[in-house]
Amino acid sequence: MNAKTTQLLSLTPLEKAPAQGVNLWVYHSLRRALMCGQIEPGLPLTIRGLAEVMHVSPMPVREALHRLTCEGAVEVRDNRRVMVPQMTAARFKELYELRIVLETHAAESALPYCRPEHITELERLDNLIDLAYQHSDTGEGSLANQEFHRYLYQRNPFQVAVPLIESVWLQLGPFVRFAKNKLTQHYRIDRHKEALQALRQQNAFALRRAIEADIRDGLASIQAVEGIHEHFKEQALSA
Amino acid sequence: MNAKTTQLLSLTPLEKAPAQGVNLWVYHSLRRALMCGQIEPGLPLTIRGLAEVMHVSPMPVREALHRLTCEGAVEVRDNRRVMVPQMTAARFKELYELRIVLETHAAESALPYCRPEHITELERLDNLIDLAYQHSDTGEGSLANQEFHRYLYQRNPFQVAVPLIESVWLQLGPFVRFAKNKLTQHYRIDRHKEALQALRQQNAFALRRAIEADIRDGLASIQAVEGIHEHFKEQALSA
DNA sequence: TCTCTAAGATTGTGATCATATAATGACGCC
DNA sequence: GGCGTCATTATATGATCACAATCTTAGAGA
Repeated sequence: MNAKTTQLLSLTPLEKAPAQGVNLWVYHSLRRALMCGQIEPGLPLTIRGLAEVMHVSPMPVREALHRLTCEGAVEVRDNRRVMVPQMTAARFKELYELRIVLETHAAESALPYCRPEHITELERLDNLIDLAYQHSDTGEGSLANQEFHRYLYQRNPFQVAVPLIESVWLQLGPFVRFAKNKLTQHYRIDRHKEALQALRQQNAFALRRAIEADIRDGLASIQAVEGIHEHFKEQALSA
Repeated sequence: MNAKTTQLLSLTPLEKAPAQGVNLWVYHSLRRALMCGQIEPGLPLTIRGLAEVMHVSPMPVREALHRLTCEGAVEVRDNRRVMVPQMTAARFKELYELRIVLETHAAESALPYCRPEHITELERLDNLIDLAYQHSDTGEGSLANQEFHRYLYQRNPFQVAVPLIESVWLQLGPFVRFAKNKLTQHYRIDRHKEALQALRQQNAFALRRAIEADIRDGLASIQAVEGIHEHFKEQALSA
């Protein structure tokens, strides 16, 4: 109807609806797009625009955007426009430090619950990561990597940190578009193997070290991209 | 209209509307009620019921409940009923450990940004806590305590952990109804004073110790309540 | 040609309506 | 008398509408 509603946001590779409600379908679609860095920061997201692109009524989009807002995935500018937050070097650093703090804790608290069959499953997930990266699909690789970590942390049946960790992953989503495949592959000297070894030995300290190293490797693979800093908005914008 | 809609949930001390939208007013009202443990876990919360109690249309309530859901404050049972999660000892322990991990990190990352005037403000907030507890208002005291912590962590202008910390506070809300005033006062040998001293000296290690001790004190003040474990639902429920 | 103002367009919010689904209770059958 | 099935009810979800706030843009005046 409107010229602007058919925005530059055709970047929405619609996923299947798991017969679970339009609400969740929209939410998961947007979430995945954000996780894979498919939505450019600064691009204004409108309820009606997204509704038109996804061929649904504005209501499910409204709820999905609200949910993403309170998860920190998108940000409300002024009180009108919703957009993916601009990237700043400082924010990037804080988010990665938060990842380390949260995930080493989650890993350690999951350690006592790890049974051999769980380690077998983790090995399978680790292989899937390699597979995804060999297909040179950065987004898929990142998602597969997250599944490995999530499965590990969720061994603790009383886990309460996973939703928070996912929130941090979500906020880091816009950065993955800069993770180069080759670098990532090169730097992935398989800290996961170290983690699995630590799990087998029930060695909490080694597990923490492996998880932290794994996260720092991912960090390095992004920072190593030449000219990365040109993609960061200077924080003077909002000041 | 319905007999059940006028539920046992008259426990909603409506707060003022800051002329900021009915949406946020409902959200903050519910949030505050949860923070102060004024909503009994297990009590079914319905959109229409809350809407009738608060004299608003169901729409703002729907959005507020969704938001609280994704913050972990309430839980969707089956796919119909929404309720405050039952308390279990394991969950309680996990949440407090998460508090320690997150807040010691947040405090340390805020340390370099702390200026003398900020410390003055923190002293003022600390006095407010004493004041609230002298009025023997556990809920208000807890909120005042949170303001102290939040103000400290937000000294870091790039802080990204505060929303996560608030989510944990929210999930701990149902427990504060068990924090006894006298115990709390007694145990509050003012770890905050230690924290302030560490801030003045820019001593990161001491700051972490003070924050962790402060949190553990609050934990102890709850666990010291005799018969507390009778209030925990056994986790066999959902198994 | 620049600027200020006003009107139109755009968009988020809240309300009302329609529909699908789960819970509850009643009736009938075994 | 107990259990299974069906109907009624209650509730969440999704759509559409109405309104208010904001942004954009065009036009007029200096």
